Amino acid sequence: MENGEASLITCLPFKEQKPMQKPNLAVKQRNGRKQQNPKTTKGRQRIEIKEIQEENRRQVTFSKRRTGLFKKAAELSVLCGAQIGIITFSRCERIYVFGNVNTLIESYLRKTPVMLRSYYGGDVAAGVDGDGPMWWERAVESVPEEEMDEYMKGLNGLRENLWTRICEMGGDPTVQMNAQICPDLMAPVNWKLMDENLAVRNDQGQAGYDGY
Amino acid sequence: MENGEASLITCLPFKEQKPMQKPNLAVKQRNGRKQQNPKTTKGRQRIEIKEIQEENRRQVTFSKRRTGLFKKAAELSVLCGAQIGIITFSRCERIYVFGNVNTLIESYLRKTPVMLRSYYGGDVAAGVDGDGPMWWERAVESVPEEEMDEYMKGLNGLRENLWTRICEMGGDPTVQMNAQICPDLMAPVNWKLMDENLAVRNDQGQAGYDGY
DNA sequence: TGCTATGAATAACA
DNA sequence: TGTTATTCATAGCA
Repeated sequence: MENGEASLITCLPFKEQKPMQKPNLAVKQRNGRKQQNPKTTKGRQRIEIKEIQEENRRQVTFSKRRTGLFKKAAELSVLCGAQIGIITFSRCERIYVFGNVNTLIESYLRKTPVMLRSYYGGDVAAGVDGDGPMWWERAVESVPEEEMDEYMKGLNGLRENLWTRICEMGGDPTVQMNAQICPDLMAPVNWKLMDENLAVRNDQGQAGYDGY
Repeated sequence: MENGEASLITCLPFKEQKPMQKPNLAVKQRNGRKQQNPKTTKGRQRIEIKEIQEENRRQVTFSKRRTGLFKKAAELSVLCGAQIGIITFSRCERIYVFGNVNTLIESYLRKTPVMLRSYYGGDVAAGVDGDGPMWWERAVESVPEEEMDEYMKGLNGLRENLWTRICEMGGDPTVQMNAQICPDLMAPVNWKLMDENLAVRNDQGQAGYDGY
């Protein structure tokens, strides 16, 4: 697509979009309505980085900052030609995903057969090596009886490889990166909430996303 | 841990850490070395959001912005009690992961057996429902012959469920969120690069992360 | 990598 | 949600 640039400009809330950060009118006191207290708000205030207790304020912050985070990710992706995926579980509500998470994960899975070929190198793999379905996408019923054992082992290893691979690849750099920047700055994992979250979503099916 | 707050302050480059944004000395011309041109730099300049061509500048930007992105993610995580995971493939170099990606993915996998229990509800699952290994973590060899078929079907569905689930859950909200904020603002997926990336990492094993 | 000046993100309000 | 006044992030240099 050659006109990518043009459409990009028309769609984004970026630079060219808004002519300029709106000039600060408050200081100029355009109308003489009220002489004292020229400041209409306190403006952005410094906040402490700890869990926000007020439900409402937390939701607003989550919404705004999540938007900001995704925007940053998008910019980074474009500026540096990087692939970025973000998964976000809001506290008890929704799951927000940004970018190529599915793609990235699928990437691991697409790569996996190479790893597993030693376990399951039957004629199935031989027949397909292009964009066709991977051997593990094959219906169970179509696997010949004599290959069953190997097939199953491969499938078993597949699951295991998935996130093991992520650890290995991102591996050390990751943890260290994370640690360097913000050692304790991660909310503790709450399996219970996350699981309930999954369960709820599962019941609702696709569901619409109504604000927040 | 009750002293979390304290240790947090000592570890982080945040507010309390640095007393204040260093006061702007340039304007004051502390030393009379050079009267004209009080500005020592041009300061931050607005840039267009498109791929940076100069290799070096791109790498610097990637490093700085990735740091910023992770920091933002960490803050969001703490402020709002959210679980956040980020996967980043730099162009041809490393893979950077932030936060609970492994955790999040494992969450999907841990949830999956519930979905699959209809396929494979043998006595294996009955024996373990706590923190023990899930049925699909069981060694292939230990599965009784008569349960093999069900076991394998379950395992097959497991793989399929993994990213299908991610799509469904994050699903529509995701794509729309992404689209609303920055429709075209994602670098196109480059399978080739990513695959090579995986391959290289695989060869290197864990490897140290030397700068960038 | 560290610094400075400026562009952006966003806390508080409406 | 939209606006404003600040704090925060970071482009350009050294």
